[in-house]
Amino acid sequence: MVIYQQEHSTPIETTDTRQFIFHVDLDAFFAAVEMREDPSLVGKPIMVGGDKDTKRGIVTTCNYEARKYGIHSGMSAKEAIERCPEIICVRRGHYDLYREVSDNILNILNSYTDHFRSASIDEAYLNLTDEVEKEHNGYPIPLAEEIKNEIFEEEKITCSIGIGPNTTIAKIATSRNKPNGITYVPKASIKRFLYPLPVKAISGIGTKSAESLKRIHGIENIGQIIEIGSEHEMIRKFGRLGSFFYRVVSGKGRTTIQPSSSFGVKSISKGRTFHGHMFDGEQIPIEMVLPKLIDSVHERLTKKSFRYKTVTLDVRFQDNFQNITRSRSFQAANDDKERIRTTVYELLAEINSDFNKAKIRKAAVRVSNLVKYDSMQKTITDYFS
DNA sequence: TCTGGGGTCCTAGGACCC
DNA sequence: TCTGGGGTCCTAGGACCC
Repeated sequence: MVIYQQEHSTPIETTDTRQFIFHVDLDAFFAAVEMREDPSLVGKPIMVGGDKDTKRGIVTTCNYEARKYGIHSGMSAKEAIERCPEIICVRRGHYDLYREVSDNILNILNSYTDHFRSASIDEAYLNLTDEVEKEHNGYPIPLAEEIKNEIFEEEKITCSIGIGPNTTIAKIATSRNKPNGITYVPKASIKRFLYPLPVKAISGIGTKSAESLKRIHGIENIGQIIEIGSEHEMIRKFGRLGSFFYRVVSGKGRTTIQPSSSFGVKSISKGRTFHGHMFDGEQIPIEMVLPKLIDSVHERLTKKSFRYKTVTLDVRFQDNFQNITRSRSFQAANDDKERIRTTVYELLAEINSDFNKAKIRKAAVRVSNLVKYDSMQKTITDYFS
């Protein structure tokens, strides 16, 4: 069974004391920032990402006006435009501004507790158990309102908040009441809340795992998992995933929110998709694009004062969408751009010979196995002392 | 759903070491 | 020449997330 569940990698806290985990999700974030900057967009359907002229690309984010037409993130720009011809496309989003607004909001959230972790540019988890118990008599809604109000006062951005006994339930709760909503799932309501939801509502259960659960076990909604009952039975049926299911539905599960450290970033990559017209006979444009990708990766690498040990070239073929990756690791970490360049071209040569120069749709350069400059210095110092 | 870009994490096989 | 078990690193592929 192809089931992937990242929650297993971290220790799961098994405390029985009541926990209040908040999940904060900014509503249609990129679109919301665009509307804040240009109020003439308010009330009109807009999407960030995608090109209205060529109808290429996909919708990265769209506002709630656009969602009335059934448009959602991930949808092809072509379909979005067909559904709503008057939609306004912000083709090149203002990503630096999104990052800045996000940082401001994450700082606000962090001021409520150190048990805080940003999960992405528009999402964060907080464990506010102490605050709710000591300052709010065990009732979390007013604190959620306070957080929402402060974010809106400071940044004019709305968010939705889900509150539950663990991170998984808090995140599902957020999604049930958007935009601008608060959803609280006390432990006693877990079953009633989760029962009718499809298994895909659980973050980490994607299309493939949902298909496997249906095909092998005939399971489509979370209620059917709950019915299995004991932890022992769940583990027998689903292996390690069973233990995760049991903890989620029994209100245990992960409640520890570890702050993401500055070493959090594991890899830096830059990719580019080529479109049909760029292919000209045997002329593969990839050689023309690779230097730009390498420059971009190297620039961010040095800006963050990282050094790398591994260089990877990812390639997606045009005809079958097959993804291929080739990588090479080095013993010593450094930030040499020339080493990235020569390695990338060696890897490209390997791919070309392995796959008979199949036409490439997408290429991405990645460095990983990152080492922070100062921690590397420490290692060297340790070595000689 | 005919498809962007930037990520994380997991797995499995093989090399290599003790 | 055949034989363990355990650990770690590397590589490639894949699922999943926003």
